[in-house]
Amino acid sequence: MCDTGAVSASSLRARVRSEMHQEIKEAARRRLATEGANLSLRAVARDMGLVASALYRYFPSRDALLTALIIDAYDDLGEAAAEAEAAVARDDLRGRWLAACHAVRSWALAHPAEYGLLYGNPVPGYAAPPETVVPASKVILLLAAIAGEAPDVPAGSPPPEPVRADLRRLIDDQGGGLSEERLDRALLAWTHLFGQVNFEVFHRLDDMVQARAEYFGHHMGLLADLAGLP
Amino acid sequence: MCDTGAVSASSLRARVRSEMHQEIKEAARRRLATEGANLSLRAVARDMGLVASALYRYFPSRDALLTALIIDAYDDLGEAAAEAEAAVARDDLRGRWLAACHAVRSWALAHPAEYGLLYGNPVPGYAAPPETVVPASKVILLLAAIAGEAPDVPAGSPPPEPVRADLRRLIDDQGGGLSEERLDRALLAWTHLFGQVNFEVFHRLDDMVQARAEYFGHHMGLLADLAGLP
DNA sequence: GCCGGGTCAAGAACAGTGTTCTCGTCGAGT
DNA sequence: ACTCGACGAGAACACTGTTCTTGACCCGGC
Repeated sequence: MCDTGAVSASSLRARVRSEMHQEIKEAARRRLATEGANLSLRAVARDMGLVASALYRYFPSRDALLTALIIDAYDDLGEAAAEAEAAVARDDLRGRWLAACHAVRSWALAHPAEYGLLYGNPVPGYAAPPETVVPASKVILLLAAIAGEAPDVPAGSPPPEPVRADLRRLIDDQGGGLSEERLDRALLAWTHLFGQVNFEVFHRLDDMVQARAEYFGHHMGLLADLAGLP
Repeated sequence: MCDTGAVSASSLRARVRSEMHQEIKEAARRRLATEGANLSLRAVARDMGLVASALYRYFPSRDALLTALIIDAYDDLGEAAAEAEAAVARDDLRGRWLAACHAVRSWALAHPAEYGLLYGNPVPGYAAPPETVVPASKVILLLAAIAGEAPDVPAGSPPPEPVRADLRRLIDDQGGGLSEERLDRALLAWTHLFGQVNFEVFHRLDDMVQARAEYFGHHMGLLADLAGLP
């Protein structure tokens, strides 16, 4: 066993350590799925046959574990949306738009607790660390990209000047030649998308709307209209 | 009973008890404002110079106190929206609409923790009791009432049939002669309103949009267009 | 061979939490 | 005057996140 040498030993350590990270996160996700949104470190440790303090070898605090879960969830959600959108013919703008929206909704309904971590109440003592901002922006960037391909400039009142300044700054930051009106409508749709998914995941529509998938699709279609998608 | 003696005595008891209820809720609101969303019963008791178990004379559990706070907050929010809307000339439909929306936003920004109780992550072991549903529906009813006065039927694609069935049921429940299209757009706007306020209160727009009031007003105006308001 | 350094997990401890139960105390009604 | 009910305090229980100490283990270097 010693033939592969010291490098493999240290990398083996690292691999075991990274697997432990993964296993802790998976146990935490299972807890999150069964219990509510309040994650108990001790319960996670119990599920793994460990004692709570042992987890501190791998995550410096409960917040760090939450942060890791949040980043994973953002990545997962963004990937689900991107994959669904990529499966639609490029010239079918409305189809790509609706596919992305429905993918976000489906992921949220399948992972309500993780979704709550992302878009619910911010956890009390917890400030979102800067490394979450990039994975968090995947969905809006996807929507903006689709809106950017819209053939017509969106109808309806254009954004007022102070908002245009913000839009210009955002467009410059992404280095893209998006028009302000199109980004404006992409932001509108993005806000609405998560507003509606919030209501549905948090059971605010339960005894109000039965045909929730159709309701969702209909409204996302109206927002596609507003974004100028054909 | 006999005379004013017993009545006044028992009503004095009841009054003191109800004042105690109010004081506990106010102390809890103060805690909620300074600390995050996790309300500590013991801390509330400490602030009042009491011991935690004494609060159980007035609220059977922490959830019951939260429920009382939630109902108060729904009432407060609904009242703020209704008052702002009532201050606008009746024939200025768009003005009434925007006034209600801005009132919701202002209330939420002024009471972020209480807003989080209403529209954030549902508290883990906590199921919204049925007595919250009436105060919770005040804002959507207000928006629907304004949309119901719209002169034109809203433009754009009408809701598909399964959704129409839900809309019809909702309209019948409220006993009002609202058209399905108008309620559809009111629901759209309601969802968007709270989606946008969520994003703003939960700091999702912090380093994205500077002109947040204008951004909000612009988008609520677009939704007024969609609802057919002149 | 053995020995030191590093990694790991356990366990105890501390300060908190919600909740329940018991035990005095005090005030009002009969 | 006595009784009964409401009230608040305090202890206790089962939890929580976090820190620190202690002991076991493995692995490279002497």
